[in-house]
Amino acid sequence: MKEFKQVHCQIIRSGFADSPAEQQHMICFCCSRGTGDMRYARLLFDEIDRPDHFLWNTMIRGYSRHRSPEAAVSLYIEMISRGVGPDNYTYPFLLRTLNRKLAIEFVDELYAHVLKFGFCSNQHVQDALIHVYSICGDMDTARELFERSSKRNAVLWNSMISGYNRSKKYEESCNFFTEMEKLRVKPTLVTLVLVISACAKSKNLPYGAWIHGKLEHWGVVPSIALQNALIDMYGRCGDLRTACILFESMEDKDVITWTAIVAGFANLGQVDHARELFDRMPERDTISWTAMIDGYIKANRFKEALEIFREMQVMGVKPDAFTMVSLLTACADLGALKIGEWTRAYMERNKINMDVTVNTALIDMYSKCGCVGSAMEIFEKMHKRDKFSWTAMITGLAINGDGEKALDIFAKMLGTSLKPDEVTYISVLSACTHAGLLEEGREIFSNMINIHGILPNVTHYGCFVDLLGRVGQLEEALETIVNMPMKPNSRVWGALLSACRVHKNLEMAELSAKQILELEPDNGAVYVLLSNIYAKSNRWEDVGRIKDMVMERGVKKIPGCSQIEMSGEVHEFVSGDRAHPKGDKIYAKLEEMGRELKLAGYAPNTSEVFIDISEEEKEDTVYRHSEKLAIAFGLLSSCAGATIRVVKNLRMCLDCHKAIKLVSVIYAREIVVRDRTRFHHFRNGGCSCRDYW
DNA sequence: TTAGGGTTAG
Repeated sequence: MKEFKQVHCQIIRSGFADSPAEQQHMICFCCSRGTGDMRYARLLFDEIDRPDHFLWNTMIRGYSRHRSPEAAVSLYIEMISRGVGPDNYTYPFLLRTLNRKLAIEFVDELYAHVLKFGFCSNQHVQDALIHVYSICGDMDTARELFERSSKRNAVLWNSMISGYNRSKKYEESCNFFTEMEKLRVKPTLVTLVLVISACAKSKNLPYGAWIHGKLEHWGVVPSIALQNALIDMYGRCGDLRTACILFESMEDKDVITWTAIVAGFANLGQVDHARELFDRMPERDTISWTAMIDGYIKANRFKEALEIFREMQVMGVKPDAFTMVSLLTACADLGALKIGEWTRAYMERNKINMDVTVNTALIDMYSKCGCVGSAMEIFEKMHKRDKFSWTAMITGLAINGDGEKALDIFAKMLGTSLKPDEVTYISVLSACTHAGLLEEGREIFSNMINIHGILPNVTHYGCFVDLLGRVGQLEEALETIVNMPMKPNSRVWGALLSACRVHKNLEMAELSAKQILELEPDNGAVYVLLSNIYAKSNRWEDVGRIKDMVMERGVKKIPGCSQIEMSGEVHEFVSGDRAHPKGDKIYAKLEEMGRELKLAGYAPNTSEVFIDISEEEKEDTVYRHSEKLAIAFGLLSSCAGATIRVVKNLRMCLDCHKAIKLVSVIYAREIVVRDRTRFHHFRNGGCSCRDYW
């Protein structure tokens, strides 16, 4: 522009400024992508008395190129109101610049203009209209336009297939391609990329492979984009062998090629292999890094996900909304509140677009860090919510023990046009469970079937059994399991078993435990429970038999593991752990805790220890449980009064639950422990779970 | 001196 302005001066001084040819050239330059300046273009444009079609069109396209769709629309309105009729070129430029919001607002009106000015038989105009209707998600109208079009070339077919892909109707995309084949319309490279992508998304390996096999027959020389789409398709469909053969055979690979193969391995859980390829990449962009972060998250390796994000920042690669969602997911699973909040601040600082998905990820993160109030704040501030946002909010309230509020939110959701799905119902039923709302739960279970036509799956039955069990309706819970239309899984029996433990029904507990062990002979925790049941009724022979079974089957209990975030770093403890650099100080704190607890009248509860050791050793074992270590570390490393947040991989044991209630009084701290299924908010000697978990 | 369709991530 700097050079251009000098030339502009020369033109004025030489007296050519009024020449239409010069004016056109100058406006064209200002309207060009990247180097141009639309404000300058507009100044030049306003100098002209009666701009012709060409200039109006050029200006509209200029705004489009400079991502100012609103300005393009208002210029078009000005053009019409000044009595200049549009031409062939006007609508393709104008329609292609519309974003979803503007498209929904203006598309019908603009279609009417097209009809009124008589351009509906122009192929470019038809194609642009199909494009706009597909952005709006209105594929029916797009299809009508397509059917009505006189001559359908490959590009028009491509626009339809692209529209169906955009609406996630991948089967329709494939049907369209089949139809195209039948009518002998020659597919272009773009057609093939679109259809292969549809096969990838819908995991339609047979059709995708069939197309791949026909390429030679059609005389197609695959472009890089097509090869990339094929690698992606094979990767997503789980055929990594073919994906690798294609990958190795490519001479020219771009960053997408590499990302596709990395994502292929990452999505199938082979994250280490993905990492090897990732490290070999000659060039990486935001998407490649995000794919790698996602791989670690899918493999439940959250710490590494955060580590690679740090590396990404060190390398100066800018994260986007997708990266942030992945990161927030990792924080949610880790219970890493500080990093989660940092992520939120980062998005605000860097003006990363906070759309529905990002906000939903924030709700999930706050809820899973035990800050359901902050989750609620985000939820209430959202301008737009989808069913995922509602479901996330309901789940958040449920796991944090606020069942009544969760049902409130659910009632509000029913007042919108959004329909709850089966996942929403799992959240709602579990909200009833956590709050012990039996009658509400019954009603919801029946409404789900009768009003919303959702057939309950095994998880819904699990929630319902859990609900009945919690309020002590053990007979009905058992009846429900027996009458379920599908085979109960171990979690359904597990819900009954927990209820039996709390309501002390030894007989039914034995029955459920045996059922679980048939389904999951490796479930160490159940052997412990079963043995305790026998011990309580003095059936020592059975106790011995269980111990033999454990030895024989080589069952190992999953080690308990607790995490706590401190100064933006996640610290991990397993029971009896001494590996932490501050190990000595932590154990000193633990001893101090032990002394204080004894003074407060605490006696260890070792009923859940299942090893053949002396009582004293058992006490020593529960004393070193991972959550106690994490809390000792938390007390040691945070300032007085700060909330301590711990995430545990298993259910909390009775002893830890009892001890932590007392610790919350002794140290005047709020302690939040997330166990495998729910939250325990310990304060002033009590727990939000009301001792049922 | 103005026109169309495309690959990777939640």
